[in-house]
Amino acid sequence: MIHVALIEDDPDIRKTLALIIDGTPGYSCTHHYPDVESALDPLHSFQPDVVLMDINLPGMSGIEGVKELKEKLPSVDVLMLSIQEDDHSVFESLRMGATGYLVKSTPPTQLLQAIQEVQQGGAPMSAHIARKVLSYFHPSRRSPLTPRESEILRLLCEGQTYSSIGEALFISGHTVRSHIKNIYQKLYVNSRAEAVKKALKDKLI
Amino acid sequence: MIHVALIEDDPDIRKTLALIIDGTPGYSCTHHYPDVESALDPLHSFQPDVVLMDINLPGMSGIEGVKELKEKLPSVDVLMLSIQEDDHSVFESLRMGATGYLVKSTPPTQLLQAIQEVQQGGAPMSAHIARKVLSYFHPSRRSPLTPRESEILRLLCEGQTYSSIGEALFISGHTVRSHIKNIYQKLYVNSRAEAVKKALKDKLI
DNA sequence: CTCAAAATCCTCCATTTGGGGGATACCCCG
DNA sequence: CGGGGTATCCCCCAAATGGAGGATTTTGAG
Repeated sequence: MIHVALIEDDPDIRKTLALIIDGTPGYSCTHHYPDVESALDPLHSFQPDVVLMDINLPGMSGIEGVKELKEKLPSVDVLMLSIQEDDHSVFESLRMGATGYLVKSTPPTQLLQAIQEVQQGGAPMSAHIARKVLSYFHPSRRSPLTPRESEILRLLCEGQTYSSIGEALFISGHTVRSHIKNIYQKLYVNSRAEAVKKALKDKLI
Repeated sequence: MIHVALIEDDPDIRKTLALIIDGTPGYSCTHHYPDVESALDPLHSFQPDVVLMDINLPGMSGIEGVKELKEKLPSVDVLMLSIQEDDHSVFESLRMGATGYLVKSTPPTQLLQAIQEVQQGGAPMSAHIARKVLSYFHPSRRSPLTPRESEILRLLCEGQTYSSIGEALFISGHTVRSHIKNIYQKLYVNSRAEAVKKALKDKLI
């Protein structure tokens, strides 16, 4: 029996979903709340297996909600259920510890399947969300740097000095310096810190 | 009709999969290769919709394979199909542009479903893989820094000098320096570059 | 072959950084 | 009340950094 809790402000949606879930064999949904504030304390003592969380909520947003919930109940699996599909909503939710993200148009059958999946160690996502998440890892634009420059940037990010980079690559520190000047120009930065930041952000290394 | 290509070195698996896929209505699988090298040129002219890619391959690995394939055919969707589940295999594949990642134990039905899903803009992943990917975004440990230190770290990442950080926060550069020394100790680093890297990696800012 | 890009090396010099100290003040908790 | 953590300020000094130049060789594509 999977104990599901539900946080959703629209009373119609909330009650309908609760009925569907609670009415399905193997599932139970006796705890549902219209906002995060009123859910935190009861859920702390109830200890649900899975929490379905809306994002647009009165008061605390669902994103803050995940954060709070995961702090009180680190072992609970939170599944976002939202109409929002923008980058901020998705990635912030995941950053706060959500273990899945479904758009609200998900049919009940798939919702139930997702709940089961998350319970079994998965991380269900709607198709477009999954694509968005994976594309985070794939930098579409290519690096403007030459292979040598990329190599030097990589070592630069390690915090090594020009000399030690030079030793690692069997070239002089002066040469390293020249390359780094070119790198800075190409990346439009003028310090190591900015270069590191850009390198990590744009996944140039 | 979805045109599927297959790169897999085990002849049994390769031929079985090809037969299953090609024998399913709506799917076609006429191109299958035992390694990346022999696949690149033919696939360039064939232009498949989806490529199933193994990782353990003779010669070029499947990970390098994705990279090469996506460079030649940016619009093709590559679905990894591997027994490997380690972080490196998963994240490197995604970084190179894979649009999905299935473990080899995936039953044929689900494999076919995944192919269809990727074709419709999704990004299918096996349960454990999806969980691994999402957990990438959730830094389990919280920041060991004080609010003030976090603020300074943020500005440090911008590449500002101690003095300019001081000006921004209405404190002296000396104080900024003291905070930064504490930050370095807490993060176990000893240069700005490493601090920036750690800050971004652990999402401390 | 030719020309451009990439990779290698160098100098001068002001500024920044980071390691080692030390000091005061505040606030909260036990 | 005392102690620990935080925040603020200061010193000295060696090392690293970055901006400005200039130079040569190697490589690669047309």
